[in-house]
Amino acid sequence: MATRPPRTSKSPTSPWLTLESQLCFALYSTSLALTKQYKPLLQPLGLTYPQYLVLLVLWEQDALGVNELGQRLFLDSGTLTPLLKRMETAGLLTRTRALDDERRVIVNLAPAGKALRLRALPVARRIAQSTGCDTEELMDLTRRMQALRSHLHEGASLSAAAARAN
Amino acid sequence: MATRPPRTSKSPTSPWLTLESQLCFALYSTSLALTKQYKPLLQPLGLTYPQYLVLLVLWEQDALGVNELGQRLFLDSGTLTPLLKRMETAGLLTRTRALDDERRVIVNLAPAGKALRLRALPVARRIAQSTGCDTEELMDLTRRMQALRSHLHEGASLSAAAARAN
DNA sequence: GGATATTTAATTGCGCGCAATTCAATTTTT
DNA sequence: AAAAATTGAATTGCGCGCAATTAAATATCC
Repeated sequence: MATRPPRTSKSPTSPWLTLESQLCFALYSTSLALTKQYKPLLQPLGLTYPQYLVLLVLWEQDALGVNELGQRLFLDSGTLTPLLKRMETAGLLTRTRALDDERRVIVNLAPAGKALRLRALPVARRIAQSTGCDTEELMDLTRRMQALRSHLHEGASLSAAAARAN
Repeated sequence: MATRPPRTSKSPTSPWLTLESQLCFALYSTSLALTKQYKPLLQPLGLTYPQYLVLLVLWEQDALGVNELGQRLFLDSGTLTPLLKRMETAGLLTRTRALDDERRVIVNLAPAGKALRLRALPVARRIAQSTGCDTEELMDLTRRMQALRSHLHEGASLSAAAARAN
């Protein structure tokens, strides 16, 4: 059998195992940088970025269950429950058990939560400006990120289904 | 050229304040989804994703200070110090004060940390496969994320310099 | 050379993310 | 209808991220 050419380069740093060449790190660090841009804009509203996301969902559709909220945000109850409790304490929303199914907790916007929408409206635009991208670039990147996310979730649910069939 | 929708929509949900239309959420949720893909691959190595990132840096260049590590990863000592302590406890690296400047802490790979590199080599490739993107798409997305990140950091350092001149 | 300023890492406190478990309510099975 | 399985939220525990503060070492200024 012939000697195989070494797949792993003999240089101490294989080019495919560098930090900067990896999409995941680029995504990770850029996502953190972008979230950091929100902080000074959301701080006056008393919001964190994930709390702002919850409001974005509720402004689109109120009276959602924790699970429906989680499906839209790709977060689970372990993250959402304490977060929603903080927002309830802040008077932004209410959490009430559903009458017909007492397992479900329905999240409703409180008046303060509805009122925040007006003050939050400029935030998205200002963030878009701070990216320095034009609208087309923003929409293109967004679409491609969504496609990548869908593909990853697909694969995850497939392997979960495979693990279920044992 | 299509007519543009009115800039100030009176509809209850302005199209530009929806969750799914925002780049930041697409980035945020996709980054979390991608990091989650690493977990089953890194778990056998006893690593979390940020710890894997630290090793990626050290495999490229050993004996870095905490600040240099932080500059490459865009993380600060508040995140890195406890993380590095855990990795030191796990025997992956050592933390020693620099002789010439006792403020600096030098991080060196321990033998176990160097040895992990071989087992970690396949991880990046398997992640790249799970994205379902071809190499060209991966490189393109990576470059554009890096460009966006640079732009955001630029703006941040500018406003920091402005705040400094008061 | 001594006071002041700067740099560097560590610490503290808080809010996520998420795996794993628990518990109650509901649905399905038998 | 009783038992078993499933569902939905809450809880626990741990590891980040990061702002703010602290403390020590070094550099700078006079």
